[in-house]
Amino acid sequence: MNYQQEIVRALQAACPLEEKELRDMLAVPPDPAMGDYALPCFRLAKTMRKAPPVIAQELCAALEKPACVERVEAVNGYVNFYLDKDGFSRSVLEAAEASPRFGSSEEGRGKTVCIDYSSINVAKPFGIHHLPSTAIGNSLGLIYRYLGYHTVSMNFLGDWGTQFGRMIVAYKKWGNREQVEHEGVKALVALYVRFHEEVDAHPELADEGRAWFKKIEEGDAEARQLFDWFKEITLKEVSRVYDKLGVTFDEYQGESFFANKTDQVIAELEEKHLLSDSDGAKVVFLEEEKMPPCLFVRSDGATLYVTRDIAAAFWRKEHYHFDKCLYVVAYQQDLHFRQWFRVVEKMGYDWAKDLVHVSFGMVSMADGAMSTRKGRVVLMEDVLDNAVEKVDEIIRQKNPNLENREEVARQVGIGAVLFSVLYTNRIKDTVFCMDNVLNFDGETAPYAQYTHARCCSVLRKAANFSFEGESDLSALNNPEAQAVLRAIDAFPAAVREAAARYEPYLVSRQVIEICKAFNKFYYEQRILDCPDAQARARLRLTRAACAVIRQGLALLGIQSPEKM
RNA sequence: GCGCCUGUAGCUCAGUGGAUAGAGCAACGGCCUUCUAAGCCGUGGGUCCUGGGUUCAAGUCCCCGCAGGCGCGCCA
Repeated sequence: MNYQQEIVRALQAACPLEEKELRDMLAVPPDPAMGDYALPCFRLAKTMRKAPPVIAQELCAALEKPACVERVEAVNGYVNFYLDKDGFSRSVLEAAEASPRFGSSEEGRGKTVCIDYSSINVAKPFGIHHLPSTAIGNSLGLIYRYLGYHTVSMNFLGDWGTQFGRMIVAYKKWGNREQVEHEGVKALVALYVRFHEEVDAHPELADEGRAWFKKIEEGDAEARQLFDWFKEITLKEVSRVYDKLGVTFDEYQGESFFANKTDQVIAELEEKHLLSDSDGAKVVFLEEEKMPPCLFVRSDGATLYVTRDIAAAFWRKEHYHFDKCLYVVAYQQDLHFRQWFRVVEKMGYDWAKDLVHVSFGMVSMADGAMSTRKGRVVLMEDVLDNAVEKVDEIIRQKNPNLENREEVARQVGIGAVLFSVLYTNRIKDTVFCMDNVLNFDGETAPYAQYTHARCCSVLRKAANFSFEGESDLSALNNPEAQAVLRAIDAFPAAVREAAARYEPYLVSRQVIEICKAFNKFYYEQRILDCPDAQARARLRLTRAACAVIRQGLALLGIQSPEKM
C-alpha cells in the first residue's frame, strides 16, 4: 500500500525534486515485465540539461534501494522499480484477510447520499429501458454504503400529469374492472394506446382528459379512487420485478406527493424576483448562463415537472440533510437538470452544488426507439425470465446434479442482465439485443460467478486443511499468482474511483481482471498438489480472490452461488 | 440555427499526457485419466473520424471541420 511512498522517498533523497512532483510523476508501466512502478525522466531533461536515458541511468545509480524493492533498472529514460515479490504477496494477502469487507472504508462516515433512480411511471410498462437507471442507481447505493456513507434510495414515481386524466377517460369509455384487475398494467397500457389512436379523430377527448386531471388535483372522490387504483396495480407489478432484480428502495415518494408543495416553490421564486412573465407563462430566464428559459407555470396556471423536482429536492434536503443527491436519469434530461440546478443556486442555496445528474445513454431497439404508445417495448420481466430460463437449461446440461438449480439459475440469469449494463461507461447509447444480454461467455457476470464457484470448489476440497501455519510465499513467485495479487491489490482504488465518478463499471472491470488472472493461475499452477506450506500460500490466494470477487459482484447487486 | 454528448479491430467496448493501442464477442486452430472446459492457450484482424495546434511525448489536451445521437417554454 505504501510502496509508492517508499519509492518516492528514496527518489527524493537522490534528486532535487519535490515529493509531490515525484508522486505525480511515478507511473505504473503497461507491462509487469517493465516493473511495478516507473519514473519517466523526460520532464527532467530541460532542468537537468541532460538526455533522459542519462538521467535515468544516474538516478538509478545514486538511488538507495528501499526495502520493498527487489531491483531497479534504467531503461530508455525510465527508472523501473521491481517490488520484492514475497513482500508484495504478504502485504496483499494480509490486507485482504484483515477484513471481510476488503476495500470498504470510513470516508463517508456521517455523510448522507440520496440516490434517485429507476423512477418508473404509473400505468406504463416496466421496460428494459429502465435497466440502466435501476442497475446503476442500485449499484451506486451499494458502493457508497461500502464506503461508509448513509444512503437513501428513492424511486421518484412518475405519477402526476394530464396523462392520468386521459387514463381515466379511456378507462371509463373502453375499460372494465375485471380486465384491469386481471391483466394489470398491460390493460392500462392498451387503454392509453387506444386513447392516442382515437384522440386524432375526436379532439374533445383531450379536453375531457384535462378535466379529469383537474378533478384528480382537486381531490374529487371518483377521480382520486381511480388514480389510486391505477397506482396500486402498477406498484404491485413493479415490486414483483424489483424482487426478481434484488433491487430495493427506501422511499417511493413520487411526483404526486410533491404536487401540493409546489406553491411554496413558486412563491419563493416570486419573492426572490426570479420569475418573469412570458406569453402568459412564468419562466426563469437563464441568459447569463447561456441556457434557454426554464418554464415553471403554464399559461393556464398549472405547474410543470420542474417545479415538483425542486419541491422534492427541498423536501429531501430538509429531511435527510444530504451531502449529495444523485439523479440517475438518461442524458435526454441533461438540459432540464442543468437548468433547475442553476435555479436552485440562484435562489441562494449553496447546496445546489451537491445535486448531481448521473446521466446515461439511451436504450433503443435494433429497428428504432422504444415507444409505449406504439407498443414497442421490451418488458424487463420477459428479459429476466428469458435469462433465468436459459441459465436453467445450461445447468441441466452441464451440471445436472446441482442442488437448488432454480435458485442458482435465478442468481446467474439476473446477474447476467444486470452486468450487461454495468460493464461499460454510462454515457454510451445501447441497442438492446437479447442475444448479447444472454451471452454468458467472456467478460460477463456468469464468467465471474463461475470463477467464484471454482474458487469455492477448491476451498471445499481443502476443507480439512489448516490455514494456521507457515505459508511458503515463493509458491506465489510466478507471473500468474503475481497477476492475481496485483488485481486484488487494485480493488479498493477501483471502488473509490467508482464512487467518485459515479461509474460502477470500474468495479465490474476490476472484478473481471481478478477473474481472468485467477483462471489463468488456476490453469498454470496446482493449488493443492504441492507441499503444505506452498499449498497454504496458494489457498490463501484462492480464498482472497474468492472473497473479493464475491464482494465486487455484491457491489453491483449480483449474487455469487458457491456451485454452478 | 444554437447547445450537450458520442466517434478506437467485422460487432460490443477498455484505455489517470508516457514505453510495442488492448479486451470480450464473432471466425479459425489447439488443450479435459489432474483442484468445475460457463475455463485456458494460439492465429488473423487498426488511416484510434479528418485536418491543424500545444508538448521531449497526443487515442488522451486545445481549435476548425465531418458523421451520428439527444435537447432547445406551455409533456414528463
